[in-house]
Amino acid sequence: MNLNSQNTKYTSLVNAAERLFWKFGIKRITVDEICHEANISKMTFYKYFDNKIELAKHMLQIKMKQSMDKYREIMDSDIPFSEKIELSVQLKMEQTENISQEFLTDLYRNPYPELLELFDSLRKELLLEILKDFSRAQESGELRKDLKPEFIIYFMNHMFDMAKEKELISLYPDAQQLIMELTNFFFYGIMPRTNA
Amino acid sequence: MNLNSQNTKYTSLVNAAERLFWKFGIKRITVDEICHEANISKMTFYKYFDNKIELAKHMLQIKMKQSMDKYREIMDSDIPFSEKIELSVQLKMEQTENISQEFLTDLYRNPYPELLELFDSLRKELLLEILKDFSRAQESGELRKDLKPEFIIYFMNHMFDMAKEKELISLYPDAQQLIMELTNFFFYGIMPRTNA
DNA sequence: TAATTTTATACTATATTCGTATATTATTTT
DNA sequence: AAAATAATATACGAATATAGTATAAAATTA
Repeated sequence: MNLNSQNTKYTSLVNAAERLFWKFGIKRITVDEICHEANISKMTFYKYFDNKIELAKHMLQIKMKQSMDKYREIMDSDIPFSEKIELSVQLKMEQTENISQEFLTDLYRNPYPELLELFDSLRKELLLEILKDFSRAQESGELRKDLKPEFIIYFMNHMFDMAKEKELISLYPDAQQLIMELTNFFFYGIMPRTNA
Repeated sequence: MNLNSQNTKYTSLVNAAERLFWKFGIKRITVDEICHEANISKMTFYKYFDNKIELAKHMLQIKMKQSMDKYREIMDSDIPFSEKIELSVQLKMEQTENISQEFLTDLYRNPYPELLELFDSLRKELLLEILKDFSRAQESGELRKDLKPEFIIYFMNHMFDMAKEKELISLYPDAQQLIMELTNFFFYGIMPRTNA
């Protein structure tokens, strides 16, 4: 079976599923609907996937891998650590803008334990990556050594939320400026910078 | 049966239905879902409505009546006719921003002929109102008499689309200014105004 | 032309949803 | 407090929708 990007039936199937799942969640979407949206027949669907859940799992894996790759690219690039943070905060914000709330509530509320397991395991994988990056940054002196990486991640998650607060954004020319402010605060606290 | 706004069960039912129908269309939503969203039991649902479609019809009627009332208010107010046009273009834009594409595609694609009939009949009603307003404006000299009202409505519908074009909006401080420009063009063409 | 892929259709088994009946629990009214 | 009313939880059979497969026809590709 040929699954490369030349295979238009296959790609249009996956793309259709992505559009629909992302917008409505998984439970509301039927196999027939996906086929119709993708302009393929049901038989073709079952040629590539055993059922709807397998397709959803496949889609999740692709999506998560894309995020992971982008994150890895940022972290492996040759820029100051503070910029890496800034870029990955931005990355995460872009992701959460795209992901539909329906998809997540479906994932956590509905009876697809397999899918939830996969999602959580992929998230844990990403978390471990991040922890490793922070530990490495501590060793190389880019970060204070007397902080638990777990605490840093906890704080970063709050940064995402803050970066979305409209009242806060309105204080700055645009959201990007707010992210910079937050990153600076994150790095240097409220004390005047000594290494500028 | 008491249906006033005091009746919290009833209003929370209608509101829940509005939220869900608007977002996902009608076909995807089940009675159980509506009840859950509204925090009521299924029995209470069937106390007020015979089925999902009756509820949807009720919701449509309420929504359409609200639009109609607002339109009527604009047209009956004591302002220049050009301002009336401007305000009703704005009104229509607000409506189409709120209405979900899902709802409309559902309405036209799916097997609820009753609902479609209702929707179309309400729309025709509104159209007749508008035609009457234009004819009246022609009689009273607020509009050129040598134009078919149907043509005017056709052009107005294009104005809605234009008012949404991002490239066009970017030429003006905000969308509101663009609407004014369009209205002026609509009224006076490209000739210099003589009655300013 | 032959081989392969895709589709259309029909079909059964399963799952979901509808709408109702019943017994129980809250809430109002008297 | 007792009675009347309203709402709920649960369970259920009936109706409907969906899943997944079999088959033959049509379209593509080699």
